[in-house]
Amino acid sequence: MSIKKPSGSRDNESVNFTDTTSEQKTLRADARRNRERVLEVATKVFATEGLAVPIDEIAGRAGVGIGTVYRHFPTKEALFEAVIVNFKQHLIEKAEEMLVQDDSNTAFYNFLSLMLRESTVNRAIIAAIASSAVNAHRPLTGISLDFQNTLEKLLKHAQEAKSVRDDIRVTDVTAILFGLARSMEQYSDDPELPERILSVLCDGLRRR
Amino acid sequence: MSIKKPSGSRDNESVNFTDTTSEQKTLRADARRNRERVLEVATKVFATEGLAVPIDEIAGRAGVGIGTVYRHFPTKEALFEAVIVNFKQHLIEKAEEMLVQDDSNTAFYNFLSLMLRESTVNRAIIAAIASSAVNAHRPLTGISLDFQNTLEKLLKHAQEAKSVRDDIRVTDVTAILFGLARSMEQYSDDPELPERILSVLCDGLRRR
DNA sequence: TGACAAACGGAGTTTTCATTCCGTATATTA
DNA sequence: TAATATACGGAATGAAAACTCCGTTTGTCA
Repeated sequence: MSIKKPSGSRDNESVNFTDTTSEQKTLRADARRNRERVLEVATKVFATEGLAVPIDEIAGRAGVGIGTVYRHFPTKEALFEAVIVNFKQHLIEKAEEMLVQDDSNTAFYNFLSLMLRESTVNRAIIAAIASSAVNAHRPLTGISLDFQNTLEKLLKHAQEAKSVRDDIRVTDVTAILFGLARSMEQYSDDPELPERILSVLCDGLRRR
Repeated sequence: MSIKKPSGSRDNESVNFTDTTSEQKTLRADARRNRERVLEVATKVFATEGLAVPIDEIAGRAGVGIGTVYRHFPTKEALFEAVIVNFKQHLIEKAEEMLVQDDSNTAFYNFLSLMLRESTVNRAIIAAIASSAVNAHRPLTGISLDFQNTLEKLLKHAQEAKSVRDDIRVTDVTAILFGLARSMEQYSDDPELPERILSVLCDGLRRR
């Protein structure tokens, strides 16, 4: 995975987003249609094949020219960012739902379970979590911050309900999720494996 | 990370080794010296900067020409493989030591701890574990198999000593290790994080 | 120490992509 | 429906890296 940069700087497979929430002026009808279609295709392709897919192919599958992709998303990274922002939005909504519907004891664990299950079929989720990595040097903003806040809310509730040991921080959760999600994708042969790993994780997080 | 392949096949960032245990005929003195030096430099470079480092640079740092690197290691992947084989050898030795010195209750956990600690400073270890991924389609051979067997021995002992729940399989351990190692590397800012994660993991693995 | 096989170095080749550019096509709107 | 700003397509560009080739150098051994 990892986007190939044409100039300099060896790539360290981390992605830094600016979380630009740009206001969109009125697009011509065909333009809007194409933009949407590209985003849709990119979402599917990144999810199933990872980041290494060339832009040419995304353009092809979306039935548009390369130029069109680039007009809407100035770089490959920008396209990817757009996909991730969408996805995080989705996760945040799910989490909020769980916060309301489930009790504090289970909301957190249900969310972990959701994330890990999704990660077996969606490679983009991993990048999504990764981009929420707290970098110490570059504080989170925009949707990444929202995502972290939501996760924090879930965690706090669970800790108040005494169902998660309280030395755990959001960063720990993010780190663990990121790592495990990443490995699920490797070992997708054994269908029970995610279950077992999830149960190990949950047991470990519970207070002793 | 992931090696850029010149021809076809989109890269999926998984590495498949053949674990060739080649018998070495007598090399000329300078050749042996160079080979060793390249391997040494590659080990250090891969560990600290990951796989994305160009061969040119490894050659440069080793004080040899590119051609020399390629004469000893026909592809970049072969060079990487050689590094990993060395490293696995090292891990196996450590594990065997622990099997003898420590009691069954702690040997396994000590080994996990070792792996995770190493992974914070050695990015190659992650690839090492990854290459031990059971692929169902391609059974393990050579050193990867040895490594898995050793891990299995540690796990069995721990399970017999009732200190690890017994539905856990080696594959689970590999998956978890791989994942967590991967995440350590991302979040290397918080020095306590590895400790907490390790403790979550250990608690989770213990029988309920 | 001279012959020569074994190694060496590194310029050049090849491949893969991201990204740019510009001539052509088409929504929009008056 | 004509004028025109917007978009479109995709060939061309450029850069990064892996890998090859061959003229030059050097260890080895008689």
